[in-house]
Amino acid sequence: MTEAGRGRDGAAADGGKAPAPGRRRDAARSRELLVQAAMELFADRGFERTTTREIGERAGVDPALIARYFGSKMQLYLAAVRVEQGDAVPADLLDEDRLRGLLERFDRRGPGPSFQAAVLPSDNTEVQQAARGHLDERLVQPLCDRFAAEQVDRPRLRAELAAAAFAGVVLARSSGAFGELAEAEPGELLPLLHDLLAASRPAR
Amino acid sequence: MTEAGRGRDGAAADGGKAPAPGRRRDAARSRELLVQAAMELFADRGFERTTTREIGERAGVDPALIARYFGSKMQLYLAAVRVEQGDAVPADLLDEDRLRGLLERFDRRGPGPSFQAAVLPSDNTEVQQAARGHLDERLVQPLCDRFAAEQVDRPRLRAELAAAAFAGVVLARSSGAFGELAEAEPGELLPLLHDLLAASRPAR
DNA sequence: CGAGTATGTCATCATCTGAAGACATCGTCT
DNA sequence: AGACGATGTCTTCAGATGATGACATACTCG
Repeated sequence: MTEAGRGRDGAAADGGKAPAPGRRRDAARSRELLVQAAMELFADRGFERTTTREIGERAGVDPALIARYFGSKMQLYLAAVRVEQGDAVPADLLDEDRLRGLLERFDRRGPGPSFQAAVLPSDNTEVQQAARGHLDERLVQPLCDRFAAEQVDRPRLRAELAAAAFAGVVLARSSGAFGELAEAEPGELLPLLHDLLAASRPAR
Repeated sequence: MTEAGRGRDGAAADGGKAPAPGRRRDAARSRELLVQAAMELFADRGFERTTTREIGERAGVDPALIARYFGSKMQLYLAAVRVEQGDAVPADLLDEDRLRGLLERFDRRGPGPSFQAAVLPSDNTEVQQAARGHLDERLVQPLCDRFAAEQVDRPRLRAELAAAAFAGVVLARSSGAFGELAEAEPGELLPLLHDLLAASRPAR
């Protein structure tokens, strides 16, 4: 069981209604742990192959609380995507520094669940809608705007192409399907990937 | 591919005479139908979300025959990948004509199951091994050889990168996650994709 | 024709999974 | 202190799924 120091007095100390961080019973904390575990597992194994029991185990929280706090596994997924969306800065795939940031972050935390949704067919419209929205807002749209500003033809198509290619690379890297790709340091990969994505814009 | 003489099926394999096409009972035909249906469904919905009952329904064959003829759902998957592998020509991602062929083919039949395996983590080593082997043999290795012959640095990494990007684009296209990408004609997409993949080789 | 086997059909099992509910424990407020 | 709601734990349910085996039917061969 998750055991994070007792400190029942800490709870009493704070004047506000907000529960103290060390509380033994803290719904907000449980929700957070669940979302975090869900984000990792969904990204790592996909939606279907992740069970609520696994999520609960990793989070150190009883799986029944998923139903209580989120309603269902799917709504937990949506919550995870929203969190992933929340702490993400809009990325510019063509900017090498931004790209480096993305790569390093994925090395640490893995790509979010939405990347899989971009690439996998899903009959679950809600799930796919949320993930698509996230990707579109974060990756495609900025790129599309940039292309449009540069008066490149077919900006949207080019942006989607680059995003899809990027998703493929990132996912393949974390899936371990390709040996060298998975093991390459971000430093070695970065220039190659940058050149690749830069080619989504016509050569000047 | 359809039948590779099995031990116990002496009657069907005898005399080298293939069963008549109109036969009401034809194990080879049933196997073929199952593999075909499985290939489509696995590619379309992934391994986990495809049920043996669905496969049987689409094939017009009783799902119990999956167990009889292949042993298990997973071995059916392996059989499907082998068939996909069998009728595939090694593709050259940098050659525009070959690329066109691939795109058109995927438009008709969808990418095979192995593309998903490239991008999805799987705890099922057997399944993933088979799919990875297929991709490697068909996409990565030829490209790698080509790069090596051209004395490009890091040929393997570059080849894997290009293959991953290609997988991402093809999967995203068939998943429908990106609107314009999914709807674009192969003709419009081809030059853009070709330029993109060509950038896996350093500019000359 | 008739036996024997290959093939197909059906019912069923064991397991897993998401979800729901009963009950227990904790924290707060009066 | 005591009541009441919030939070957590455990059990259980209903449905789905992969797999299995018994039985039925068709084909081949003597």
